[in-house]
Amino acid sequence: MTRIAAKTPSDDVDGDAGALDVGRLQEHVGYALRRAQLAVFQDFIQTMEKVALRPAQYSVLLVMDTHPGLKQTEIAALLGIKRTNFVALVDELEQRGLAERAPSPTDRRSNALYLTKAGKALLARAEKTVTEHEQRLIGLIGVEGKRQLLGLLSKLAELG
Amino acid sequence: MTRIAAKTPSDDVDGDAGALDVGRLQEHVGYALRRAQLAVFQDFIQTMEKVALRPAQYSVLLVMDTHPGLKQTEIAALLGIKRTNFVALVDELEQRGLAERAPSPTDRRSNALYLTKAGKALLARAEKTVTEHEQRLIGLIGVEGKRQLLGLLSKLAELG
DNA sequence: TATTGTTATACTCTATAACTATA
DNA sequence: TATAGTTATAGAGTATAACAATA
Repeated sequence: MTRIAAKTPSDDVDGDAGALDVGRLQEHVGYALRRAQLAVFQDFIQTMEKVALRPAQYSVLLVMDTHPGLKQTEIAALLGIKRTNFVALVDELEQRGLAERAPSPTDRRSNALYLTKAGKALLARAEKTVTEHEQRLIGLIGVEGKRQLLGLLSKLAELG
Repeated sequence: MTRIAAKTPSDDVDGDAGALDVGRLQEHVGYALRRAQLAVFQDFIQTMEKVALRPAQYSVLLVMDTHPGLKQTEIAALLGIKRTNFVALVDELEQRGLAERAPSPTDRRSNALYLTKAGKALLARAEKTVTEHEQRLIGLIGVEGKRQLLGLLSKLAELG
């Protein structure tokens, strides 16, 4: 029944929604999380085009740097990636010469994963541009805001 | 080089990662957002199984209730859904008798969308269970935490 | 010409089943 | 028997191109 206020005339692209609001959805944590995650990832992905790394690839390189020699399954589990989907991901990193599968000395079934020299170099470049990305976020919410946010998000992540 | 502390013996499922940490990834807002969003959505989806609604369907019903008579394109844009992907979504809601496409009196190209009586009833049930879900989240971060979180997330969403 | 709804299509992520070689 | 890596496959979600009807 209630007719809505106005519709902006410049309604060209799909992304714009004019003066309309999403109503009670605004109070839902899940909805706010999704919108923020979309915006932040979009900026992150754009940032990482410079080094041609997708978010998952970047996270894998970083973990390989932090924990050299882990098995595929261990890294996959650590990042919440199914080990079946992890295969192609490692394939690509290996084909690009960024990482390598080495035979595990203790278990001939498993691959120990290591960064190559090129992988370490690219990761260093990647982390530098990621810092710029994080600085943009801090520009929006402040250093204290980021600290608060990380605390709140880690508590929510305990739900899983 | 650095050998890692220990691997939990009970390493049954993919989801567990033992005592390992993700290193510098921990400080990335995008990573924290993704993990929290995954956990919260998982709880939300499970909650909504009772009314057989996926997140997108729920958000559409809610917007249709807040703004009755909007065109398909308007609702799609408001929720960041491509209008081409919105067609099947509305199809399903209509086939389930929850929503209806009415001819717009002013523009014969467009459909005005309305909730049916059944749609309003299901939405009411859905919102009640969503309240329980939100209460679980508040149990983790508190009312004040939720208020802070929504403020921070809406600032980050401005990036898009 | 531009817009609304639509179909067809493709690409990424994610999820499950089943195989092999090792343990 | 169980686990590590692998393949094949299927399902969501999301993206673009093109068309008919209407503006």
